Amino acid sequence: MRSAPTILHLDMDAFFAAAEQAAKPSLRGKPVVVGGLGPRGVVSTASYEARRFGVHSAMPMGQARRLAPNAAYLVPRFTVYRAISDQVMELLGRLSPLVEPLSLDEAFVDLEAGGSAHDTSSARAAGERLRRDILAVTGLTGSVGLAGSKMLAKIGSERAKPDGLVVIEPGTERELLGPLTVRTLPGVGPATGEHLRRSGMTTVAELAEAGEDELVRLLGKAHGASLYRMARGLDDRPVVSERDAKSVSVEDTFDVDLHDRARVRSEVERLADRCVARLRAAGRSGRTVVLKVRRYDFSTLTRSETLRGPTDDPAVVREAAGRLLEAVETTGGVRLLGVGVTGLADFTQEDLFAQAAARTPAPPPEPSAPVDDEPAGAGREGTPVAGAAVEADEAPAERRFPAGHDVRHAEFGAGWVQGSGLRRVTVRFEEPGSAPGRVRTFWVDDPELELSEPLPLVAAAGQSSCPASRPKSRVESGSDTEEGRSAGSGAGRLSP
DNA sequence: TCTGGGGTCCTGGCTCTA
DNA sequence: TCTGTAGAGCCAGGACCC
Repeated sequence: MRSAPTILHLDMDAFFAAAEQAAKPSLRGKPVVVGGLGPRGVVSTASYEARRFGVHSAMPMGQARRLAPNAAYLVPRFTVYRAISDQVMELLGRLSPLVEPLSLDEAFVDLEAGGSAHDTSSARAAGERLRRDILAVTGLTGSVGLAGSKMLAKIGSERAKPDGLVVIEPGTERELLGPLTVRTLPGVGPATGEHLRRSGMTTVAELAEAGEDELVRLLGKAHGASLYRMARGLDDRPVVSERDAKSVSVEDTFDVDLHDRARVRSEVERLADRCVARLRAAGRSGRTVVLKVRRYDFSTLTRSETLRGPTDDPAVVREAAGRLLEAVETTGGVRLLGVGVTGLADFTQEDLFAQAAARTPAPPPEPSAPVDDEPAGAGREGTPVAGAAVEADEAPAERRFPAGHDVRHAEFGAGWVQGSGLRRVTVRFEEPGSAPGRVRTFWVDDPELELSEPLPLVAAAGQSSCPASRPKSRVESGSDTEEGRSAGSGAGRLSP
């Protein structure tokens, strides 16, 4: 616990939704919901305007649509958010070498380690300067909490939202925390919160009064002891700038439950390939393969298998995941499948054998060769990898225009997909620096229309423009009131 | 139309080994 | 030889976070 509030927590305000509003002038000041738009999608982020209707993160999308039927519904564009996040992290890096990103939109910074603050006033000045810089560089707002510990800095940024800064002076933490609900503390989710409530504890002060022994009895050694410390305002976790990933996984929820065992098997193989692709992209290998299955009734089980050594071979992971699937009952239907790898390393079993071979002038026959790790047939004998097979089997073709994605039209310039369906796509022609634009509808196979790279939210100095913002006499007027509706009902010119 | 995706950490049971 | 015990590693599940 520090004697000065030199730990900073930054949390961007409604990040994904705010980025979309910045990119799409017609959405500013309007309810925007970003998330999965499929039948089983959930809300990733809701703009503050959408939150007024009761929409919030993790809410099923269907429920959100009932609460806010006129909101704009968009799919996440992670490449855009990552680019903005990189800009923000770069600004944080100027404050200190000790920056701990928690996600794309959140990070801790140790201001003292960077020499950018040593007391309350210098910390506050650094925080305010950071907020101004973020706004100037990204066009977005972030909220800042400053305190002597990570927990309190995070509570500070929550209290500062939206677009604010809160300093929690060291020495005031017990008084501040006491009346807050136990759910305020990190590590207390719905289950622990309910557990504590049943034991008569709903506030942080009641946790502190209960004592460590009681909390350990209720919650176990690690959780109980750490919660007791947090309840007393004690948190000495350091800001850690580099953290190695411990696992890599991919999972898919299917729009409709899978019943066909062969299809389940092929999906597992496809996921294994995707998982290994990510593993390799990170330059890592893994030793334990994990299969995750969520069944029709939402019951979830995991099965894992530890190999003799780490691997990044797709065939090995595919085979292991397949073996794990054999032991899982899937009648009734499968809602979600996932494949992951843990026990990460920077080398593979194959590397070790290669090294051993290099050290030995005349290598003997390999008695310890990983026979199990080289399954016959996988990826050989002309058998395509599962992912490729699946892609090849997919229906060819109709071009996809996901809601919210950027497009460019040869005549009308830059815009974004407002909706699509019935082989039509509705586009609003506007971009970050322009005034709200007009809507046009095209056939999905219109050769003049194509998906394009996202535009920067804040134009670089001297950079201008927007084809879409130029008046176009030939453009017919479109509806300005149809955010997020499908193109099927969209107004505007239908070409050709 | 209930309930995504990618993670981390902890706990408890089981098995193996010394 | 048998039994008890402790620790390590593996495995599965739960909870939590963003």
